[in-house]
Amino acid sequence: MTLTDLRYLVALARERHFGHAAERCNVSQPTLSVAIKKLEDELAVTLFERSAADVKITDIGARIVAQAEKVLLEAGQIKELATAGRDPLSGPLKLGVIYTIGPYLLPHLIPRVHEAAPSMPLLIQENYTARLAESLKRGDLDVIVVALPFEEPGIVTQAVYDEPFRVLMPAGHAWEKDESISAVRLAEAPLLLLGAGNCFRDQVLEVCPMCRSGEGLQRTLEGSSLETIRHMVATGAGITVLPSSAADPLPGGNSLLTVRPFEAPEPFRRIALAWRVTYPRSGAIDVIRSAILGSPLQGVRPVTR
Amino acid sequence: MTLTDLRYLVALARERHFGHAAERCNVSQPTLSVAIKKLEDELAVTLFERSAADVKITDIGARIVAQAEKVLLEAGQIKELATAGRDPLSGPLKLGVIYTIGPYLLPHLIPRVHEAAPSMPLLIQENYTARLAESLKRGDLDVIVVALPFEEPGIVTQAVYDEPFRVLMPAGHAWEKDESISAVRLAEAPLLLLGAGNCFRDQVLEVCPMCRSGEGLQRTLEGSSLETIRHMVATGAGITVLPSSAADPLPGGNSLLTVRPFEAPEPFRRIALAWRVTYPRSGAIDVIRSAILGSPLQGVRPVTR
DNA sequence: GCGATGTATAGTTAATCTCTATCGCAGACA
DNA sequence: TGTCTGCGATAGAGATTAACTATACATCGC
Repeated sequence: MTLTDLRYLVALARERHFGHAAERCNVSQPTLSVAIKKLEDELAVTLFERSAADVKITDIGARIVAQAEKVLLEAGQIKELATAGRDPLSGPLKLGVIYTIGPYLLPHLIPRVHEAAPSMPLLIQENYTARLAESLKRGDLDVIVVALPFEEPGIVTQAVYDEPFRVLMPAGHAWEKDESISAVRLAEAPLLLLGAGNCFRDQVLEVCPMCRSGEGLQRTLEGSSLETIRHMVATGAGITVLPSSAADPLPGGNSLLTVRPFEAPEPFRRIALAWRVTYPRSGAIDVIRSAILGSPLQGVRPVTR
Repeated sequence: MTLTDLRYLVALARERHFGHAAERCNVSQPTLSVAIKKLEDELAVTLFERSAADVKITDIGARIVAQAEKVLLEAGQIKELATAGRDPLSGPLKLGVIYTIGPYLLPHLIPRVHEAAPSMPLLIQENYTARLAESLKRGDLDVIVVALPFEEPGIVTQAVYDEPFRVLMPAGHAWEKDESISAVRLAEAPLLLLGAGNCFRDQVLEVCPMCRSGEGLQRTLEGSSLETIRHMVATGAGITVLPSSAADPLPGGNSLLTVRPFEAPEPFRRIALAWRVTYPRSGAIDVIRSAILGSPLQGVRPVTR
């Protein structure tokens, strides 16, 4: 019993004439004749009474035809589902973002994605890189926004933008007079750092090797966020390093804080999209990338492919 | 897209492993692999993300699998319908009976058929032979009980029983003294006859050729029934001829009437079953025949095949 | 009985399904 | 870093099935 057989069956039930039904199915009369016979043999019931005058459907035949129509209808739904699902911009996209990007990117990203792909709602999760990577590999996430380097088997990445680091200090700090800050000086001040697991913590420590070895005055705030640290800097608890997208929007609205760039070579982080190499909705990823690049993130430089 | 493809699809969705899914479907792994790929090509969507680690279903894939399960379920219903419908004694049987048999046969027939085939309800229609024949050919009836001769293209008949004719007269009638009546004498009495269209009318007229030619005293009662005629005989309006099944049960309960057989050769009618030669439920017909022969019809003689 | 109509069958060709064998990729491990 | 292993994809052959054309067969109406 195949779907084709059922189509023949339904056609014959409608036409009550082998020749006409065959024509409607674009096959020859013997084809239809044989198919119906095969069906009858397989089901071991007589579906039609054939006679020279006409073709009559049996009671059981009528019931089976009704069921066959239901089957064909449901099968047709598969094609419709496929057609609807063919658009990579249709259906929800599960997006992961690291903690140190989410608050600054998402408010811009979400409306832009919604505009570019109205039928692609975003399901967003913020987390540490490691957790995002795990979810991505499991299939719980489709695309993630992380800082490079990011190497995982079966995962491909695409750099989107570079983001320079900034030094954040309380207004009136001694370094305020300097146009830019040298990285080595970070060890001289009480440096507030995110807790372990945040990739940005590691990147900052890389900028200041002495801090990593514990020779500086740095202080780790476990379970904290860049926003918390910023508030602590404002109260004079120390200085910190922020990515430009988090640091640059501030001065206009916060006179308690001063932002300074690093001396060249300016330290920066490279932000990328990552997805499973097998992920089929590449169009959706393109939309995300465009939306990110279209977002007004302060100080960032797009990475041309 | 075939039902087999959908079975493979569902199996793979369950197993998430081409090899295991193939095993469960009793096919080789390449078979399943190719079938899934074919489905994906046909639907133009990616149903699964394959990687060395595992097989992940896509969102659209999951929706299509759910739909495929529905299709397979409905398709399975077809087999169940067929199994249920395979029994010829299952499902209603549309039975037609001529007017001059129905009242005497059906009260016996119905309970017997119900006992022999409890899941075969009878849908009964009483009518003239011509109307029954028409309905039978149209498919509105499955089997009819008629008197022979009955010849119709595409229709086969099977004689069931012979039924002798009787003369019915009012009690005290001059012929009451005779053991049996000669057919020729029917023209001498006011003979009450059914209206045109009743085959029994014609059969009676055949017994008495003089009546047919209008030389007798016969009187036709259009739109009447044997029962009406019997009551008229009881009131002395004339005599009549009845089939034994209608005539013989009477005397015990009706002292106003007298029944006499004909002289040999006794005129009789042959009652038969008729059905379309293409009608598949021969088992149902056998049940009807047996039930008729098992009915206590007075005076009838079974016709051995 | 014969022609017209309509279904079933025969025989052939083409498509397809399924198989075995093997490739190629990616992750795991030493 | 090279090798091993598990697993899906691919190639090619063989078998099955589905379709066609031609024709046989059955029935009905004239």
